[in-house]
Amino acid sequence: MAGEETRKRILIAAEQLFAERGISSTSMRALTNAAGVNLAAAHYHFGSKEALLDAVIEFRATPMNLARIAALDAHVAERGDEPLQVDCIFRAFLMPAIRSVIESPEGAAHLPRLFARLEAQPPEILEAIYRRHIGDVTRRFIEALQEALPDLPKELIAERFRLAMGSIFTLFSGNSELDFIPGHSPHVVSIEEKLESVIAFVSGGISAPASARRAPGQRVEENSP
Amino acid sequence: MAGEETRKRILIAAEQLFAERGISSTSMRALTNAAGVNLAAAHYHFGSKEALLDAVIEFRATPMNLARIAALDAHVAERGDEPLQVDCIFRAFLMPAIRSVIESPEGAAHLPRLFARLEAQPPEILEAIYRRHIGDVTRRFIEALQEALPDLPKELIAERFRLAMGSIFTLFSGNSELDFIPGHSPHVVSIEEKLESVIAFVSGGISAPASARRAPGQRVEENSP
DNA sequence: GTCTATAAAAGGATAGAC
DNA sequence: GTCTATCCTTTTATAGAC
Repeated sequence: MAGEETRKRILIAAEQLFAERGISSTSMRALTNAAGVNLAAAHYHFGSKEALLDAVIEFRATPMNLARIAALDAHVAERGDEPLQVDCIFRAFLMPAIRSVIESPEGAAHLPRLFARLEAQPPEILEAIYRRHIGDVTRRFIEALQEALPDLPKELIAERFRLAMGSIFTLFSGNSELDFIPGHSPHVVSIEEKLESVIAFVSGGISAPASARRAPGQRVEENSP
Repeated sequence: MAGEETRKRILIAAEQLFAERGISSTSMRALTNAAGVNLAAAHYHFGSKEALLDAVIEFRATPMNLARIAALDAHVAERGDEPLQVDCIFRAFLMPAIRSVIESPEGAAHLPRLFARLEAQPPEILEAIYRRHIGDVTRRFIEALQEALPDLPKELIAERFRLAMGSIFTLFSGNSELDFIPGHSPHVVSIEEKLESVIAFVSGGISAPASARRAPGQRVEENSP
């Protein structure tokens, strides 16, 4: 019965270290030391490092998925017969992730960065985790975006949603403030400002005309339907 | 003198394996075996795995940088006094990378994916590589985008360029065709179509209004649970 | 410059006592 | 359920013969 406590401490330490230092460069030893538990206990509870990763994702993704769907439902209900709004859909998708950082209940602060780290995993592992833990929610959000942007091909929306995830992951990868461009030291902003910044970007991107090629003379300005 | 040949074979094998399987999960052994050279030779020529990575980037980035600047200069010259066009700036940035895939001179086909893999490196290494090999070129492209979008704050353009890089990396990470969303099997498209698709997305994103929050009247509720 | 051989360390995983 | 001790594999890196 004390095993439940051990299990949870392993999950939380794993989440933090996977997020901060990357998954493959975090050893089971480092992780169990940080958790203050024995190395063998981790294998007893989870079986393998890969299974532990999956358990960490499940541990956090389940409540986040519920919050995301609730936020999307709230927007749908609020709009009634009016068309859905792209930026609100993205906000519904991102706020639950951000809120975990802001409120940080028992250390969920590393969740967005953990998802960013997942992208570096081998495709089989990445696909399995996505399919198990975020596939259904992602599909619902893509459908909402397709409804909000009826003039664009549905397939295009789905593709662009993946590109939007790329921007979002970059923002939370911990590398987005890198100071490598001569003359452009990045200014640090709050997480809420980051959120609105990336929402503006991905909303503009997903709403863009179907091709970037434009007739000569046309301005590169408007992009909302 | 034969050392030069060995050196080059190591560079090319490293580029391919780093790109395909990731950097930290590619061992020096796997890499030297693929190159058909001795493990010790790699350490003789490069000193360490980290230094080898830097050499691989330099090997490819140098000609790509020249091509990128040339393409940007060509667009600037072509426009004369007319304002620069966002999509053309991104095309100048991306075409040289894509062309390496299409033409594949001596196996440069893995370059875009290699850059995507770099994102998973620890921040210090990533920052050092970016600063050394792509900082100056990136700065020039950001300045061109700032010129093309005079109504947006310069700082915002620089931030959004980083988000655009996130989308681009995702497209080339090898994970962008993952089939994890129920009912949305991604259709495979040519590299040129991918290019135009991502150009449309990032052009729309970087040109978006400064905030996603809309003017009063189109009021937007925050989704509190 | 290139090889063999090996050091030295770190990794995931397990057996078996308690 | 938890611990110690250990196995086995893989890793980066180097010493030294050729």
